[in-house]
Amino acid sequence: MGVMKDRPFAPMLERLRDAGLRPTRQRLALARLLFEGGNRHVTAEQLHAEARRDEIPVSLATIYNTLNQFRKAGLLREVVVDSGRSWFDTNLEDHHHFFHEATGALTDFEAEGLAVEGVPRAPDGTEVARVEVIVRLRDAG
Amino acid sequence: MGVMKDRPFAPMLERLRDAGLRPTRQRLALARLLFEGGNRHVTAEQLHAEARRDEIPVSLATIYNTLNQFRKAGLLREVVVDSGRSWFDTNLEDHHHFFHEATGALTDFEAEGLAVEGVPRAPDGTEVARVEVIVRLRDAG
DNA sequence: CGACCAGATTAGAACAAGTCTAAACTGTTG
DNA sequence: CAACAGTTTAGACTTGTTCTAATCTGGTCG
Repeated sequence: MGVMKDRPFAPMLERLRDAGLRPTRQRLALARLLFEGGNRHVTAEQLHAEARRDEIPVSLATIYNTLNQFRKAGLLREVVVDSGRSWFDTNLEDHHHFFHEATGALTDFEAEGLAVEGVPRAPDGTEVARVEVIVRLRDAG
Repeated sequence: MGVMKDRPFAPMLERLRDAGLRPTRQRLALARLLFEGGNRHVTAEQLHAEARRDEIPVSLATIYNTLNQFRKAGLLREVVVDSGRSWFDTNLEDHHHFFHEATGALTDFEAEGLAVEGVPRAPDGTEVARVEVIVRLRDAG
């Protein structure tokens, strides 16, 4: 057990290795954008824009590759609320989403306190992978 | 053309008029495909294929226009489960969906018996438009 | 009935998100 | 440090959907 010095790269490196992903420059930089500094939701284009802003050399193709690899590795969750684009959510805890249709804003809410009861049992040959609750919002009037 | 005596047209005509939509050949034909014979889920491409099969002359652009008009008029509900395409659901009753990720199959289940409790109150300036529950299925293992 | 016109339909262009391809590059291992 | 599997890349491609500009049509009015 080494002493925990202030070396921000080290934990991320391990996190990638643990996920079976070679820690390349791009993956490391994207992981830091995604996972340092609290939970967040991003689209591929958003993350790409952020990377450019930080002068991280990374192509859009790699953004897509990386997001999908992170998702498969369980580092991210995909959220589908509007057709036409995918959101990726770094919050892996049990939670659900508000989706404000007018603005496209997506926000989490804790599953704690929320109860979904009476879900019928899954059709033969299948089992429930996840129960997703999306609360669609409109402007109050 | 020339099928004025056909009984089933009348109710559909009214349904379109009530929705404020001029009952054109295309809208009428699509309405019959959608609303006669029980609830269903369709994508634009599917409906287009069906129309072609029935030799209804209708362009893909009109399929999209019509589906969106029907949705706005409250004749259809849109269901977003996989990014990349939209499903339209003729079932307007309170219900939710199973989505089988492996096959893309979408099926309804009654909201009756299902209780969602403890949804936090909507953020300021907004109100809940709808609470959607999607039960994602995987193959049983 | 016939002419008119707002609204509807159309083919095809345009667009947007995402995937694929083939070549160049890079982490890791020996 | 050589070698190679895995990674990244630009750009072509695909798919789903919307837009455009021209044409057509249902309903109304004279």
